[in-house]
This record gives sequence, C-alpha cells and structure tokens, in this order.
Amino acid sequence: MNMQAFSKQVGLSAYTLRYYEKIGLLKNIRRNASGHRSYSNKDREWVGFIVRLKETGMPLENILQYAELREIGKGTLVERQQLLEQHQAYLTRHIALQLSHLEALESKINWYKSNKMN
Amino acid sequence: MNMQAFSKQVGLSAYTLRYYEKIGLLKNIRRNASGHRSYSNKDREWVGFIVRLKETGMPLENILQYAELREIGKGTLVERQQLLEQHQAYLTRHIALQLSHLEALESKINWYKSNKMN
DNA sequence: TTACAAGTTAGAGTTCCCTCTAAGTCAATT
DNA sequence: AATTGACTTAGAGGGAACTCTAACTTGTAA
Repeated sequence: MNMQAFSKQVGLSAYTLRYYEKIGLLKNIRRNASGHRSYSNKDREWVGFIVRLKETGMPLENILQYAELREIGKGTLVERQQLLEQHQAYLTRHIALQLSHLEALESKINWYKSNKMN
Repeated sequence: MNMQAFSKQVGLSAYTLRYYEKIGLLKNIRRNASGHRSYSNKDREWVGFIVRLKETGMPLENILQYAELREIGKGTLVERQQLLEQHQAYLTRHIALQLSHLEALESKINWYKSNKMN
C-alpha cells in the first residue's frame, strides 16, 4: 500500500508518517523497486495503536519508549505491560476528571438557561 | 491576594498568569500601592473556569472568545450559552472516545497478561 | 543602609508536534 | 521527448502554550 492510500486509511498526513519514521516510531517500512514506501497490514495495525495512544494523551516520547521495547522483542513483555497499565491508570483518572468537568459545564449551561428569563 | 498565593491556589505559574493577562484572558486585575497585582475572589472564580475549559481541551483562542463576550456583558448571554453548549457536545464525544480507547487498552493489557504464561 | 525577597516589564527562548519547501527521482501518459 | 504526478530527502518554518531572562522597583528585616 502506497503513501497516499495509507495516509488516508490511518488518518495521518504523509508528512506525519515520515516524521514518525524519522523519530523512530515506525521502523523497517518496506520499499518498492523505485524506493517508495510500501505499507503492510502490520504497519496499519501498529500505526492504529500509535494513534490510539496519542489520542489518549500519551506523548510521542512515551509511545517511542513502548515502540523501542516492542522492537527488542519478547524479553520486554512485562515492561510493555507495565507501561500500558500506567497509561490505563492515567486514562481512568483522565476520564473521571473529564466527567466531572462535564457536570460542571452542564450546571453552568443550566445557569445560562435559567438566566434567559430575566 | 498576591501573585504567589494566587498562583498556588489556581495551580498556574506566575508566568502563565501574566501570559493570560497579556493575551486578554484576564482583565482589570487590581494593583496595590506598589504596582503589584492583587487578585480577588472573582478573579479566582474566573481563572478556575478558564482552567476547567482548558483541561477539557478548549484552545485558549476559544476561551478568549468566551472571555470577550463575558466582558461585553448581559447582551451576550445567548452567545456564551451557545459556545458552552458546543463545547459540551465536543466534551461528550471526547469522553465517549476516551472510553472506547480505554476498553481497547484494557483488552491489549489482557493480551499481555495471557501471554505471560507462554 | 544594605541586603533580600517578591514583585514589575518587554521580549526572547523552549517544547511539542507537526507541516512545509526545495530540489531531485521515477514511472506512466501524451 | 516532454509532461505529469506521486514519491524521495534534508532541513527550515510554524503554531500553541507556555517559560524564562534581564533589568529594574519596592517593601521589609537585620
């Protein structure tokens, strides 16, 4: 799969995909005869996971850490699990915070609604 | 209330508080005889709301928009309510997304857990 | 009365995460 | 043979949100 199609599929610009490769988040992307990148299904899965981590607020540096452990292989399974569990804890806290913010926002909106009839 | 104490209370650095003033997010902060800022309870409430909006992912530019409407006065109640309702919708979607990400993360963690016994 | 802490300003610097530019290559079409 | 379009690279540029520096003032305490 070429750059353009892959970019559309994963929702990242070609610039961003090259950037992720530059910083080491993506490795060993296959090239075709003319030197163009050719993305595989494995690449799609991996980028999908990167996007998930990113969308939940994990900085690229931390994702990179995970990526490097993954690169090393089976010996790092425990460490990777720990990283994800830490992030899970963070995300759980984050969601709780967002929910409380949503409540506060709703009560502010209700204040506006009741103030309309003044 | 002076800079230092206020900074601690609202959880923003003195730098950030000055920066917010510079970009117009904070206005008419009282000054004492020696020209130092003196924050009021109203200021604390307003900064608290700014922080809430910021923590739920609203860009400063949008918060500034709300701030400017607020500055104008009662005539902008409807507009402000609309802004908040848009943000409420955004936040609701955001939380739903985060929850789905959390689920996916948990199933990934479970995969790690079951792979331990290989 | 000199030292120190806490403030002030304008403006420069930093971090994160892209995003774009310039110059070039390659394969397919006209 | 020339044009088109999608790619390639290294490295520059950009926006958001701070964060810090330098030079200065002011009030308190020793």
